[in-house]
Amino acid sequence: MTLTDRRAAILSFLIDDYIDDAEPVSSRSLVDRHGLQLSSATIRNELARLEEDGYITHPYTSAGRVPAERGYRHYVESLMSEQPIGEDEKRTIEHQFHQVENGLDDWLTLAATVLAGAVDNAAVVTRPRNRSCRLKHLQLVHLQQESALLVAVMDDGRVQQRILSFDGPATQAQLNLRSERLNARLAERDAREARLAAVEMPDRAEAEIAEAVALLIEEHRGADETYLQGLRAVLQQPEFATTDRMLDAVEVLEVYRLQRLLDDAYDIEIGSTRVLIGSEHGDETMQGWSMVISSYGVQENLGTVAVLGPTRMHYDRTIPRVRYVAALMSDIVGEISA
Amino acid sequence: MTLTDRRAAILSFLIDDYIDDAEPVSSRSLVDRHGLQLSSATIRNELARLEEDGYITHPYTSAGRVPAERGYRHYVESLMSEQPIGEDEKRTIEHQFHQVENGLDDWLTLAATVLAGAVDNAAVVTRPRNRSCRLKHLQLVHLQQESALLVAVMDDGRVQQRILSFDGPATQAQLNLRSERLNARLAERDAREARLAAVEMPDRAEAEIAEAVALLIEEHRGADETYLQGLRAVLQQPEFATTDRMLDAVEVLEVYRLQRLLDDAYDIEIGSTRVLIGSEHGDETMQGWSMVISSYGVQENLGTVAVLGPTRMHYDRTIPRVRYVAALMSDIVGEISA
DNA sequence: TGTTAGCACTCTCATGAGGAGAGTGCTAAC
DNA sequence: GTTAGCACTCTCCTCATGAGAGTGCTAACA
Repeated sequence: MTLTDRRAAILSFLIDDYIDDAEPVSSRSLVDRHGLQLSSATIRNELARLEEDGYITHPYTSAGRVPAERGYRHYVESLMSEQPIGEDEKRTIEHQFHQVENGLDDWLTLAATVLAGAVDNAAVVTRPRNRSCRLKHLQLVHLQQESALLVAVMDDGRVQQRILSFDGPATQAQLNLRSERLNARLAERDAREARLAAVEMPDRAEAEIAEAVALLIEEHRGADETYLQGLRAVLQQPEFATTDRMLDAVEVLEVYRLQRLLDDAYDIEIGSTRVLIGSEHGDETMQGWSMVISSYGVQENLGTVAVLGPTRMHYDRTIPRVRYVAALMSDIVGEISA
Repeated sequence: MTLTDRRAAILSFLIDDYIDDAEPVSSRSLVDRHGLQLSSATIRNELARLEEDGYITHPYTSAGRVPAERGYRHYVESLMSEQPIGEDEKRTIEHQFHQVENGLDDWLTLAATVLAGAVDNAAVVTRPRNRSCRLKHLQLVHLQQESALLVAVMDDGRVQQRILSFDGPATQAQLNLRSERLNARLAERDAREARLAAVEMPDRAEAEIAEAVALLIEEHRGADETYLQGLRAVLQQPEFATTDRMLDAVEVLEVYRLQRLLDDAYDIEIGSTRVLIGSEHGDETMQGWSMVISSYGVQENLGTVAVLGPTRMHYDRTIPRVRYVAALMSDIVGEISA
């Protein structure tokens, strides 16, 4: 069942208006605001058809029309035209990125902040993660008499650490020697290989450390550290105008902060975005929420950029901005990782 | 102007009741709920005196009484008795702490989560920080042809990192040599000393790295990484029952997440707590908020544990719990740092 | 002098009625 | 296929009303 051109145009106008104002759209206002050469009665007939086909609904018998999920889906795929990012906006964002030099942590926070500000919704960025993570380098650092800090740098530039304790005392010089020996055997290994190497080590203390390294690599692979920004921005959206809805929103976002976004994003091609609308998440609690998601990174080293907000979202502005921030993050990761 | 015993008792009852129910307390309910051998009229006289002296107010001419800041202050200092933590509760908390072995990051998050859950308000924990921070160890790790990762372990066990780029290529072996030379000159130095050492270095490339290290040490000293939990818990408090107030609350907490709590806490003795009530913060935006704050750590290596919530807060439960979590964190830091 | 009963007064809050306004669906005419 | 006209529906704002809760005050009492 394809839409006639006229119906498609009406649907498009309706969604545009609704996204702007968050208020049910009437047949009359469509005619007035878009200078249609038709009467409101004709529009009403068309709206009735659109409703029959599931593109729109109305909240009660005689209010204006509101887009349904199917309407948004069609809008995103066929109707809207992306709103490109202005040169000014690009410059501002890039300027902010150049301000920060403190490392990946700050870049991730910044990316989320910038994105949230640009689209007036919440933004989540996850730290890039290597699906087959490898140790780059390890170093033991003296702490107390009988304990040391094991610092492991991974091939995605991230550092993991853990405290170790020994039976006897150890100086930093001894630890350096030990670090060198371990590096020779463990560098460039992934978790499984590190564990195998551990088994073959003659020195029992070193085998234990190797074991710990393997564990760190594994943990690193599993952890999806996420950076959430723009809480206030979403909460100010009119859909959360009651305290109940606001609390629900806070809950959704707190859960999302912990959840593995990559599950939704792992097969997205770099440079493209995916839009999940309402029940398309397959998750009851996400009813009424949409997500625009993209991945970034190089080779196997991938992270996620996403915007979360009500289904009534400026998809035309959000999609290119998510893509743009993802591209910026790809550049950064490119510089960091080998 | 000291309170008579009877007035003090009435004030104490009133605050207890108000903290429990969040509703203005009437003279009648005081008599009924605490079996007073006085008529409500007598209580009314006493309440009028307490109001004159600034301990309580009422929201409108004839509603019940509500504690004023001065009332809470007196309550915290002289009236309340701390509610000790039950053995069960202690066991649960310690159990949760034993579950986590992934390092300081997770402990900090856990501490904030546990505390927020125990007191039904927001909790903030800051990462321990050394006021006179020193480099423990540095390591250069090969990334790409002409860039490397500088990893600096500080004497509080925290790791800072930065990407460096060189004019020419460098192998990991070369970087190791360079790391050793730099360690010899920079380990155990603070920011100022590192900067001095940098000036004296003959090799220009190494001097630049030393300069970067000095900067990292400085940044590390300045950055107060905070872990905030319990947003939903605070927002459910009746004082935030309208969307405006909820948004304000979100703003307050987002600011606090970034702010330097240590400024309020740096002179708190380990093992004791400080309570800031409403305008005692000296900050306009914190009106209506209280904070129970404590510091933890060993020697110079200090962090902060705090609970944030409305001035109507279970101080008697909150204070010992803040102290307890701070003590747990002190133990952990004691194990980590030298 | 402290305590108490009684009562007028004040302020909030829940309830419901009424009316304006917005928008639809349907019918009949073009 | 399009349109004017109109009855009908539903929301939302406002206002009045009344119940209820609690105080402050006064006068009487121990």
